[in-house]
Amino acid sequence: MDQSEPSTDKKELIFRAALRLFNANGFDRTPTSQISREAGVATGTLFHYFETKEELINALYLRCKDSMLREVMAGFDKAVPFRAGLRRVYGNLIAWAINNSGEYLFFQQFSNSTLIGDKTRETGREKFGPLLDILDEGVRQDLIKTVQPDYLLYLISGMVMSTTGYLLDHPEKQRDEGFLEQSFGMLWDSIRQ
Amino acid sequence: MDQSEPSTDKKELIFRAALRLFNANGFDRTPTSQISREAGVATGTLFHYFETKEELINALYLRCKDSMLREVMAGFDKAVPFRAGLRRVYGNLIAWAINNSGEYLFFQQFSNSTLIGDKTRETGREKFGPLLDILDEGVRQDLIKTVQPDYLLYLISGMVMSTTGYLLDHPEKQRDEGFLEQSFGMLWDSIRQ
DNA sequence: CCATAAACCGACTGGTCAGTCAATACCCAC
DNA sequence: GTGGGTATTGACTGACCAGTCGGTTTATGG
Repeated sequence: MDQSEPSTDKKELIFRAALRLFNANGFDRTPTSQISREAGVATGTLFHYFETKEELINALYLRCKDSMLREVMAGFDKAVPFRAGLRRVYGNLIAWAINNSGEYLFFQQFSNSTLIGDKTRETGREKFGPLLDILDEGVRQDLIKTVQPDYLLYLISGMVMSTTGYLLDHPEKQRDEGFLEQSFGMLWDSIRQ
Repeated sequence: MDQSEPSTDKKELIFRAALRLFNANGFDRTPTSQISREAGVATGTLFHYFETKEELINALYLRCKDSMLREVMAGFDKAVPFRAGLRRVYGNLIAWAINNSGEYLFFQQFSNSTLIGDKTRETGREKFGPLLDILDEGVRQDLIKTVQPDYLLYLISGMVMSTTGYLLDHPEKQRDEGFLEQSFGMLWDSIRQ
């Protein structure tokens, strides 16, 4: 119950080990035996907390999703001008991905994996709900191009992922505010009216 | 040797079965036994042509890469104005992905897989060489923003992938020239000076 | 101090799969 | 036709791994 002492919480240890190993070797090349060894627990303990390996993966996904959601909309204010609001969300998203690169990479791997079920995929869409609302508002205010909002979402996701990928490959740019501003400028130019 | 009768070419049959099954179930959830059964050959035959499963995957990757390369630069002419040239390559890329969605999806899965080696990843980069040259030229002519060309490449790849993903999810848009033009317009707006 | 339940352990099992191999079919040159 | 190489077969093996289970420790409350 107490979140302030997670280092002895075995479930937490399992999550961390799994995240590290999944990113290093992929789901199928990471035996549960290795996860439990790395977490310092017995195999049985892992299966005490998670019924199957797949359930562990899905639980980890939800955990990552929550971690992201918590940050993405932070400090967003509807009253603020549209472009500035979008800029805020953009910065939040990229900051989260860089500060939680493990979670981010796992996210990517999971999304592209064939073991993701329709239900989980759908839930994944929901997380973009708030962002879709923002875009709708932009279209209504005639600030951005009249395009299907869900295509906009595809496009923006792609641009954010590209930028994140670039920043993870070029860490020296991560603290470069000018670069972030320029990259957002490019995103803005592509969608603005 | 004769490519006109590939239906009896077992290697070809194996490639096709593997592509289909990898896309449906992923690499690790596709046993070689299933590939060979689907291809109508014995397990031994598969291993006669490919030393290991991993070699099969890599060979398939190279095959897809070649298929793409063959089309992407088709009809490209340095003499043509910059924007038009880029538009051509853009259209080629998306057309290839749509007409070869199996290859395209495999490509994605392979790129995000942890089993891709550094050597193969490097070779993958090379394939964008010609595109990098085009972008360099655009920067030199002051037609597009002064950004690191390799960031441009990340960004454009992301936008192309987004658009392709959208088109695969919304087939009714695939023959919509207006949509293609608009999506290129957005790409162009994001990079133009 | 005891009782009870939950957490935890790790040897073990049943099944799966990449890759082998010995045997057979096919092909072509001489 | 005969010798030698290549293609093809599929039963088989050895390794590996998800998940089980019987038993032990720890935490809690009476």
